[in-house]
Amino acid sequence: MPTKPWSRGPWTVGASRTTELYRERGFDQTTTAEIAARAGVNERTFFRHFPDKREVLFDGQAAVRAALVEAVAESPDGLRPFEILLCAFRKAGRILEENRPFSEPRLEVIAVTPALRERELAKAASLTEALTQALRQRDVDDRLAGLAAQTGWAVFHQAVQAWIDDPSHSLDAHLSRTFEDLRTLSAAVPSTKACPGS
Amino acid sequence: MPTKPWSRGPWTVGASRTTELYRERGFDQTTTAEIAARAGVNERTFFRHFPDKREVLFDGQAAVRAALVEAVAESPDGLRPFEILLCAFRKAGRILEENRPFSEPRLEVIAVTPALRERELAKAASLTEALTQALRQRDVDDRLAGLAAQTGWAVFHQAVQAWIDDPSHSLDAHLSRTFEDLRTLSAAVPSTKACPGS
DNA sequence: GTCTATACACTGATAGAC
DNA sequence: GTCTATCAGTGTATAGAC
Repeated sequence: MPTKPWSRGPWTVGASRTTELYRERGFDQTTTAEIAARAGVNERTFFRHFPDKREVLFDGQAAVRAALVEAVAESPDGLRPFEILLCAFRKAGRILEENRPFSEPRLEVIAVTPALRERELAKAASLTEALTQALRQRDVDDRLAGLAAQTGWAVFHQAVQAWIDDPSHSLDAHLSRTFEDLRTLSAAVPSTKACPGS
Repeated sequence: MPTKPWSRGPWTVGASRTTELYRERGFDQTTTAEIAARAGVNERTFFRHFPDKREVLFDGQAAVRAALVEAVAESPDGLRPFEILLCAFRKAGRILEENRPFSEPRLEVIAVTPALRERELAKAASLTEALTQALRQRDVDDRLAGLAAQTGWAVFHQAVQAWIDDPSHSLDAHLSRTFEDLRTLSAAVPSTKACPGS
C-alpha cells in the first residue's frame, strides 16, 4: 500500500481509481483532467508517471512479464521449447489467479475498448519477443524460438479465455488441454496438393 | 488510377503520397495539415476519408482479408483446419508477392513506428477473428477454430518474415517449412512433471 | 467538398516543496 | 535531488454551417 497515489506498481490507488473511472464513464469519455482530479494530483503530474491514458491499465503487466522470462531462464536443461513454456505459463497463471478480483474489471474495460485492446496486443507482442530471446538463451534453435514463443502464447491466451469462461477447471488443466489440441491440429502436416486453383 | 485523390482502395494516389511523407519526416513528425496539403485537399477532408492518421496505411489490407476469408469459405470439404489455412495463406501470399514494390516501403514505416505497429497488430487480431468464424462455418470444432486461426496466423507471419529476409526461396516454401517446424514443436506434448517449484 | 470553431491528449519550461 | 504545480502551447480529431 504505497503512500503516494501514483507510485508505480501493479495495484496502486491511482491505478485502481482510474479503472473505476473507465468503467463508469467509458474510456473515451474519461478526460485526463478527471483522472488527475480523482487521484488528487495535477493533470501534468499524471503524465509524468504514465506516457498516456492507456498505460495506466498495463502497469501491473511488468510482474507477469518478469515471471515468464525468469521462469524460462531458470528452466531445467534438456527440456523442449513447449515444455519450457508450459512451466512458465503455469507460473504466470498463478499470478493471474491470485489477483483475479483486480484483474477482472481491468480485463472487462479492455475488452470493450478498442484503443485499450490495441495496447494490450502491443504488450503481448513485446512479451513474445522477450520470450523468444529467453528461449534462444536456453539454446533453442533461432528459427524455432520465435515460432514457439508466438504459437505458445496463442495457446496461453486461448487457455486463459477458456478458464475465464469455465472456471470449474483449473487454468493448468485448460493449458494442458490446449497444448494437446495444438498437437492434434499440427499432427497432420498440411499438404498443398488439394488447394483449389493452384 | 482513381480520379479523386482520396477515393478508397489499396494503392490510391493519396495513400502512397502519405506513405512518402511518413518515410521522409517520420510518422510522428508528420502533421495532418501536411498530409492534406500534399494531397491537395483540406485537412477536414482527410478525416472524412480516414478515421485517423494511421488508417491510411491499412487501406489495402481489405483485399488480403477478403482473399483469406474467401479462400477458407471455398475450400474443399474434408480438409483439416491447417490444410484449409495453408491454401488460404498461399492465396494471400500471391497478393503480397504481386504488390511487393508497394508493400515494402509500407512495411518499413510500420516497422519503425510503434503507433503503426499497434494498429497492425489490431488488424491482425481482427483478421484472425474473421478466420475463426470462417473455419467454424467449415465445420471446424468451435474450440479448435480459434486456436487454429491464431497459431496458423503465427505461422503465416513467421513465414512472411523469413521470406523477406531470404527471398531466394518462395513464400510457399517458407510456409511449408514453418508448418513443419510447428509439427516438430508440438509433437512432444509438454509434460508438467519437470517444472521447478510446483 | 470547404471553413470556422472547439475539445482534449499530450509536451516543454520553469519554479516551488520536501 | 526528487517530486510536484502552473502556464502556455502543439497537434489530432470532431462538429456545425455553408
